Amino acid sequence: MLDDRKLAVLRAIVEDYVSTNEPVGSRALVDRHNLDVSPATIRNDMAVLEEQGYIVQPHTSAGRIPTDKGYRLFVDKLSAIKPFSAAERRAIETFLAGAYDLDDVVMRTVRLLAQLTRQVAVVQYPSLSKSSVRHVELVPLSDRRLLLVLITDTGRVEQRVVELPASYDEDSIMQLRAVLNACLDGRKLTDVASVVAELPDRVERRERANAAAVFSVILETLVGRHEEKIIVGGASNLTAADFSQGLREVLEALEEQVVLMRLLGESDDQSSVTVRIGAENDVLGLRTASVVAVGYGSADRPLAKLGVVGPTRMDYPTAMGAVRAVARYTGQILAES
Amino acid sequence: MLDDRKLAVLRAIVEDYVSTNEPVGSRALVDRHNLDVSPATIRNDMAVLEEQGYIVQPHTSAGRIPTDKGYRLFVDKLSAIKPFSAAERRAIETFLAGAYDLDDVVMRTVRLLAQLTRQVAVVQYPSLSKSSVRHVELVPLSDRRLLLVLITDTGRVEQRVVELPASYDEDSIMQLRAVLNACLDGRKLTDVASVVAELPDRVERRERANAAAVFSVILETLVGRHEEKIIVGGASNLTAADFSQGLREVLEALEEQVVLMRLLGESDDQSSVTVRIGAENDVLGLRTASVVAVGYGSADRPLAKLGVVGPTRMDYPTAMGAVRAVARYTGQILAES
DNA sequence: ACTTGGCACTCGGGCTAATCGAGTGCCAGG
DNA sequence: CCTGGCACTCGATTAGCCCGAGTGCCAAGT
Repeated sequence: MLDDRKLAVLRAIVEDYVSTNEPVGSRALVDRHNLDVSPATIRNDMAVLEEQGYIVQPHTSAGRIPTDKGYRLFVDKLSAIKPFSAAERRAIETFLAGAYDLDDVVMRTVRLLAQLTRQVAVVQYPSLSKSSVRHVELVPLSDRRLLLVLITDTGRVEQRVVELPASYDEDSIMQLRAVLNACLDGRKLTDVASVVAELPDRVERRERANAAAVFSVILETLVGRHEEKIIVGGASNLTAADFSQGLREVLEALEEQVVLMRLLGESDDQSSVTVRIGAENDVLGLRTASVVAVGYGSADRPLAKLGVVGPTRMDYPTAMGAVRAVARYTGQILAES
Repeated sequence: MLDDRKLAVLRAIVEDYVSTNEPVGSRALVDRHNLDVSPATIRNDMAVLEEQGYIVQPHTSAGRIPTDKGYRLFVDKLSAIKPFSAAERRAIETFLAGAYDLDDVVMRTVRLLAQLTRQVAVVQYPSLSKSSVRHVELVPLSDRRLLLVLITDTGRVEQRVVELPASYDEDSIMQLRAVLNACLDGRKLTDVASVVAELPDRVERRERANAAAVFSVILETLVGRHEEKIIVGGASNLTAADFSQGLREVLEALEEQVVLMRLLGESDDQSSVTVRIGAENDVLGLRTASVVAVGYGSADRPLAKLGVVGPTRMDYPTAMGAVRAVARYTGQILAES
């Protein structure tokens, strides 16, 4: 259906359009790439590509620009992830290695990714659902209030205030803390729900009301919007990529946690870079945006996702390379802690 | 120097320009405000105002727009903070009351402020330097690593990884934890440095190396960029306020923690709303932006600052009202925990 | 001394017309 | 199937023009 030259033409169109941001015509193509055929031939090819929906012309008598479908074909078949040079990789590594806690790792990651790709970077904290409990701490706040602190093996520290139905004494708190740590330490957070369900038996009767309050807060922490935490960086890069639809919509979308979750995608395929182009991310207001995402974490231990968001007119090979490289090192750093 | 009418004219110019975003001429002024004089008179007044530097005309034969100096006079003498209605205040209160931990309070605050003012909202977490220690926790991570968790009475939970020079055993950690909590609990974080300095004496000799590592991490946590934490929201509102200079610069500035700190201002005046107009915040790239900020926390217990950033062409009375109201309720909520 | 109406002047924004040129589609010939 | 030639389209640019909002100034009025 599409012979080699037509594919080469499509690839050339994508590459030129990405780098120039202008519709590309048949002459420019033969000039800049060494296709040794005449412009007229290219025009015929382009007519076919257009008919098949890979490219369009914004208006009669202008060059062609790729459609979402065209980018899709380009990403799937016509390009390879651009690997990073050893020097670049070393730079990434040392930049990330300086971090000294999880927040810092995530912040550095997002900054780095934004800078490398000149796009908006999005990094998800390690999912609670993929972590295990390292420690549970109960800190007295006031008469009927405790601060529950949940520390995971990925370094996340979640805090919640627990309102108790009754006042408590030091001893009962210590006991409860001991029980919690004994039973939860090392458990996957996905298992915590079932474990917690059995806990009331192990608590003295007169303390059960308070304990129940603590348990329910633990359970709440594992679901809802607290479960995932995402940060965004490099928003200023959006101004360079003049979006056809309002910049406003894009900025708004990027401020919504739930939208970001959807963008990073729920796919379980952690290892390979996924690309969503234009309307493929069914988020209103991101119709002209693409997302390049990948899971990070060690191979046997996926943690969460990270990626970049930019205009569909994006340098996919480079973006994919950057995302993959950063994910690799971030995963590595976190595995070490 | 400036009689009452001239001041009234300046006020009218600011108000009209803020609401219409168009240079305002003498005719429009007499029409929309009931100054019962002729346009010609107004023109004379405007000539004086311009000579004094309160207004300018973008080009000959256009209306006038206020200068930074004009806005300054407006804010200082010609306007009053717009109070919020009881209904609005109630809405603010209930919106914030739903929060269940510090992160949540801060997030809701920033959202609320952005929505109320339709500007970019900036909220600083309670300063560590104004908090006291509630609890210190040491969680074993690996052979030579501890997670130090520092919980303050304002609800902030700071975590840092401590690399130990030597391996440790359970007991020594428990002991160290006990010492730390005994000595630091309830102490102001500003006092912690001096307290920590005396701690080594209270630790068994053979544990001092490890203890010293922990101490130094504690001290590090109190300074540097970790001391303050700021979040930003409502960036999409920037698109509506077309900045004369690039939007890009503004977005970039808002991504820099240090810049944000400067914007909120180091002034100690916690109680009253401060306004910085245009070049007054000496941040390159925010020359056409204004900042409205105020401290929050209970009267006897200032915690940190919050505010909004917008174009100099901003509705100051309303913004100041919103900032003050939100600060009041946020401070209230936090005082309750 | 201030206010006012009148008046000439300026100049940016918006409209139209004309031109330019990049790029196309098509066709006939190799 | 490729290629050169050619007529055609249409967006972008430029130039010219007018309009009108707004000004500054001045002379007359209160």
